[in-house]
Amino acid sequence: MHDIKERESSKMRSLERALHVLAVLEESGAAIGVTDLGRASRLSKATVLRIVSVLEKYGYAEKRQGRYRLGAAVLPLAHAYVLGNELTRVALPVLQELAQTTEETSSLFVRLGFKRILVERVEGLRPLRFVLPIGERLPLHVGAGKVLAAAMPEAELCRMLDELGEMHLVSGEPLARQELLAELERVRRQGYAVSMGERMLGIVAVAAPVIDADGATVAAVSLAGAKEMMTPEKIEWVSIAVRDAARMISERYGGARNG
Amino acid sequence: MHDIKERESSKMRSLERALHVLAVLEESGAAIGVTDLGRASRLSKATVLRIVSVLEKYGYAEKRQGRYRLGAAVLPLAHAYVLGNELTRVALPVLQELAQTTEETSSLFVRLGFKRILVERVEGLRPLRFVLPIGERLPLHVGAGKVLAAAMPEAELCRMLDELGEMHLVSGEPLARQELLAELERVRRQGYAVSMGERMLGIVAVAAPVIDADGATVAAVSLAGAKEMMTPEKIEWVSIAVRDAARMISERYGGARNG
DNA sequence: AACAAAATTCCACACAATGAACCTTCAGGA
DNA sequence: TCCTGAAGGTTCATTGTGTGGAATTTTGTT
Repeated sequence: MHDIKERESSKMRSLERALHVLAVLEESGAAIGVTDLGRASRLSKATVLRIVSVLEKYGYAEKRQGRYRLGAAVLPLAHAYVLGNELTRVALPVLQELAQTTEETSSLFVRLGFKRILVERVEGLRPLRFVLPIGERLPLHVGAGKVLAAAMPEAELCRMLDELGEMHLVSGEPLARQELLAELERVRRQGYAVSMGERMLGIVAVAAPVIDADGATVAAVSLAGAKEMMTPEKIEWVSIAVRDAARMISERYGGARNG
Repeated sequence: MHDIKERESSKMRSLERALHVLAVLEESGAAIGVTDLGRASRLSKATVLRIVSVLEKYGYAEKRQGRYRLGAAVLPLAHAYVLGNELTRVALPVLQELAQTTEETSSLFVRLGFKRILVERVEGLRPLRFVLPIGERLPLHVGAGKVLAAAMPEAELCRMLDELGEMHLVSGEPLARQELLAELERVRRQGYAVSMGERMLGIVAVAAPVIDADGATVAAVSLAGAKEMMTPEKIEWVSIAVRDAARMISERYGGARNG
């Protein structure tokens, strides 16, 4: 997460600290006391207490038995995001059609920092065994994440790889840095990524980038299915369908003014 | 929403202002400029700009063409809330069983201010025509909301009714204050509420409160179905099933220590 | 190109945020 | 029962941070 370094000069220190506390509440699944919150966020008890009491007043935190956790007010935020966001509104019908024609599960991811977030999902004929809930933070170096990683500035990508350290696929197989960089270059050139059981065993996924009017990659469309269903021939035509879907979202997103 | 009154004394003014800006971003579905944000939140342009730039840095806001809207970081918050919250974890299997035995759609609501929020939902045999997405803010004076309203302190309830002004059901029929208060008293006594097309035409719903160890109402379990399906006999036994479900959640929630 | 409107930056002052120290509560052990 | 330690919560003087008006740049429109 964001490291609030001592003496970090920033406008609105108190707000940054509050958001940092919110992030700690998000990470720590269970309810957490002010002392631990202070330890985790490197803030004094008094400061943490003042912050969480304001968060609680607005419903972003809940207190139970002297411990704090996230509050219900975060749900309307997410709801408003999905409804109000131009990208998700434009993408939904395209994802629906993609899921219907391919009979597999289609998803939309956006990058946030060094992670990607599942923003929208339409199940195919038979839902995947593994339910990926909306809002989950997932890595960028496997699966559909590669499409988003491929669009990152060189320097930022390096910083991410440094932070990641040793990378492994879900199979346990190590993933060398050079190998990943070469793969990202390939993704960049061919305009889509294929992953076979990189993040989930037995799941094959194809992903393509959504590009805005300035040429920036704003999201990734992905189609995932059980490997038994995804024959090489199906992967072939699915990769075209996914790219078409991504291009269609790109056009409608870039073209539309206002949200 | 929260009205930031002039000269309102509060600890952490800057944080409260930031949360207020976030609320404005939530309400205004579309992207919004700094000037309008300032107008809506009664803050100076400079202040608003400082706030949104920090929100943007953390992913809670996104900038596009000089306009701001909610950012993707709100999704992981909601995700963490649903996964981490003891109440939702305890309630899910109960809602699933309720939906299965009754073949209708079961939901869990919590109160936030003068609204309720849909926190969890399990579809029945055939999904309702109207899709209520998780995180939506709904009124307290109709449908399952009555269970939550019935548990409010007298004074708070009065303030809410004052704010609401004239109340109407979705049918257009006006709802008198006295009538509602009497209905809430009945709900309090019998321990559950029935609503016939109050918020959605053609939908019948039965709701019961979830009570914590201190006797406080923390949530409402609701079961909703098309009125053609919900015969008086079915409503009869469903109301028992809903109360049983609510009681089961209450016990498991109150009993468990830690989240 | 000229204009208008909105976004963004700048700066000195005022006071809001801070954290050390203190109080209160509670659980568990002797 | 009393003691003790740990954790939640409160207070207050100090200072550095958030503030808003005015200046500047950018954006979009006629």
